Amino acid sequence: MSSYNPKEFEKKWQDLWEEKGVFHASNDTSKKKFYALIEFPYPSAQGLHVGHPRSYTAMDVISRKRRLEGYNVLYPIGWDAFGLPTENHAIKTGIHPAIVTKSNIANFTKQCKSLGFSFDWSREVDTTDPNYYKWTQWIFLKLFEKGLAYKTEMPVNWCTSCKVGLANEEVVNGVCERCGGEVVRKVKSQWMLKITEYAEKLLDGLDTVDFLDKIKAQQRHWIGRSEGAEVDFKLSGLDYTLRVFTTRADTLFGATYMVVSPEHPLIEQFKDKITNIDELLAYKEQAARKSDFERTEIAKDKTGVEIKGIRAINPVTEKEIPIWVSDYVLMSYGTGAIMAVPAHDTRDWDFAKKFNLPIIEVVGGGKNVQEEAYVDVDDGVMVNSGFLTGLKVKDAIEKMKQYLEEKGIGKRKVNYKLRDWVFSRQRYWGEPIPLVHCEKCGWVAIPESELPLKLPDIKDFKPAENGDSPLAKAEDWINTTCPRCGGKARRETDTMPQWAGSSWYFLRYIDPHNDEVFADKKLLDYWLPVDWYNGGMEHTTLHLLYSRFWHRFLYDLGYVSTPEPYQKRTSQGMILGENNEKMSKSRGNVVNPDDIVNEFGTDTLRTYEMFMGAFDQAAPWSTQGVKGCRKFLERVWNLQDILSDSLEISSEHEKEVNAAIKKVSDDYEKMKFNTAIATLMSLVNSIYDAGKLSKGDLKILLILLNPVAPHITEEMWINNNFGGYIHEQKWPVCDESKLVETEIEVPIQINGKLRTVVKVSVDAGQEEILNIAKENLKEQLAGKEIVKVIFVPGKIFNIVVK
RNA sequence: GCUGAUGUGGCGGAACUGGCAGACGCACAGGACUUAAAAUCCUGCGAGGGAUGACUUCGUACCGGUUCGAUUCCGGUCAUCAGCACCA
Repeated sequence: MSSYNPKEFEKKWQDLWEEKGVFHASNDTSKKKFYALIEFPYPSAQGLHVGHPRSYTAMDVISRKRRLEGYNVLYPIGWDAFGLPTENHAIKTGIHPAIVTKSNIANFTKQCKSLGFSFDWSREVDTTDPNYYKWTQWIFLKLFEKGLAYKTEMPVNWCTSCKVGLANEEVVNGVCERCGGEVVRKVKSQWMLKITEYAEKLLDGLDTVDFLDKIKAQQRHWIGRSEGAEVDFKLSGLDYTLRVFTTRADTLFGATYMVVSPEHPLIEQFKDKITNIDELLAYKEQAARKSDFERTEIAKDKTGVEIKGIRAINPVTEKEIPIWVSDYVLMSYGTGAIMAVPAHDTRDWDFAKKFNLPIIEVVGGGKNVQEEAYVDVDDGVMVNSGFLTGLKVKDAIEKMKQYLEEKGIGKRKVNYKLRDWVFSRQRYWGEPIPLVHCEKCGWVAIPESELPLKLPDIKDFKPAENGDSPLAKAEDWINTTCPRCGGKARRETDTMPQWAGSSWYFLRYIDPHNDEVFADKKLLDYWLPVDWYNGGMEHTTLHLLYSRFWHRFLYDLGYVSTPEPYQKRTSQGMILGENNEKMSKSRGNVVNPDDIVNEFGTDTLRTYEMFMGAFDQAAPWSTQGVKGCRKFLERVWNLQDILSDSLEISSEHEKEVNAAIKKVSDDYEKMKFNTAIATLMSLVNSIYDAGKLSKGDLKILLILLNPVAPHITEEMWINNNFGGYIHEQKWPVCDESKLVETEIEVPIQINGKLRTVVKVSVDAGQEEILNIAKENLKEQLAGKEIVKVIFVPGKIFNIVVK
């Protein structure tokens, strides 16, 4: 037998699968279906990263196994191709983003094909294709029609020297990543989507799906539901109500001052009454330079300015309290104002200490609140709190809410951390927002018949001086007529964020060439939900939430039949460089999958990525480890040298082969690919120890290995005339009767420490084992009294002595 | 800071639901084959003690607890990583 040379046949098999359409999903709705999904990649100029195949191979293993189990499998691929890097490249070089995108996609396609994934290439989608984004725009129009899209003033990061809006990522230490210029927050009118209206539905939906617990936890925390109360504070001598949100209404007697966000409208409204207005405006200006993240960071020193000239009244103590401005209070959460209870909140305490504000204890029994905030108050009892004094904290919360509602100074309120979705970008390379602005009619949707609204072909991709999208310069495109009144109108020049196209792509895969609807209803009913979605942990908040939101919206309108898009969601860990750091160009530790395929072969790369570590954990790359996997595949290949003719499973290996069927099948389902491969390695080692194997043994081994290493297993199957192709075979079932043991080894402990292992018949009882143990452990047991014996069959035998 | 993870040999990792810690692979060392090297095959491989035998002590980030028994459960400490709303 010639030696293992993957170059001779890997390409051959990839071509054969493609020619025969082996992995094309069928639309025959009578078959049992399985929809496997990976996050479609952004086709960057750098090409595929070794991180991509980790996820793609994992779902490929599941998909290939499902096909052998008789499922009609949909495992599609596409391109999330709108995005910032391509646009920035266009600004720099003047090359149209569509051209760059096209060549990047071609490169990604070639790379993906060389990795032997069983994608259904006939259903490929591309978010930048007008036939695709027609439907992205269509969904947006539905959201607009239902009142879920609105325009409001929102700050953007603005580089004062590039004159361009920046992503948070492009702002490093407060300056522009590209030019080092000063970055300020500039207010722009932006389209928003009311995802907050779906907060409760998105929360409830989590109870019905099979996501990893940590993913559910992330979604819940992101939505951030908290039950509390809104409380109204009157301003002393003025007709104005300052409303705050608090989860700790019970501590109201301890509220000794208030803090409002620097952007709070109160300041503007009373600028004539406020005696230090210049100081406040200067502070606001400073705060505008910081991100929310920087502002709320606890480690930094608190800053703030007292508003002089106006004061608030605590509604329960009726005392006047000062109002401060500080940037740790955000306009975007709650009401943009808080009541400060320094005795029982760390941030309030820090602030009070720094500015010498009074600290009044209202929950007793804890720490000295002049020394330290007493925060963990669940078991506390109320003090200094009027009608609440003496109550337990839990009862006090309820009592205070009742009181507030009776007196009309507050009410129960559920608050969410979740904020509405900023849906505008002042960019070129995104889906145009299909709205026009008419002086008479306001914002009007363009008729469905005019979709897709295509991006106009422009030459200059630089944004306008004032920060408007590059589209603002395409006058011919902008000027149009109002679909409602026929008068003059101008198109929206902002485009959609990259998230738009990825919020519904899994629906388009179901029927990608349909011109009439985004997907045929019958096919949607058949294929939905996605049975298993795997992707990076970095997408488990935003992308996952946004796509669940869009899907739920389409469900409410009757377009899809499942409330949740994904039944199961898992995540893989990151692949780090050999030096244990994140792979990046600047660190010089990037591994290119093409190089690995060239040097070792596709099957080796796939096997290594599945073997390198626990699938859900980060793992560093190791070229030595890659070699080890190549060696394993060579050993599999060389099994052909010791092959006997028998088509039966040999009696010699039948126990281990059946155990492997069970273990490998289980492990693949649990994404424990590393231990599945370890099991196959052990099996191969045992076979070499025995020096022979039958064709029956080899067939099982090849099928078990096929999902991970499809090329070598196809080749060996054909070489040995096992009949048909391996991709047409059935997944093997473990014959449990072959696993039955007659003798077992029982570990014997004395006082929980292992002393020996004895071999006994499988039905031996406690008495029998104890006698054997006494015999074997005479010395250790001499002079000791046996107090107790713990026997857990199949696990342990522990003798407790004195 | 908030949220979510992680911490086991020289390295990647394994250990089902509290029951033999270190499967499998890498690296390393010794040996076989070879003129030689590579490749391959065989053996060893947590640390200490011991006649380097039988055996034995310690050992899963650190401190403490529960238990016949803890890598696994509980309380605390330390360290590292990821996300944080315009990167995708």
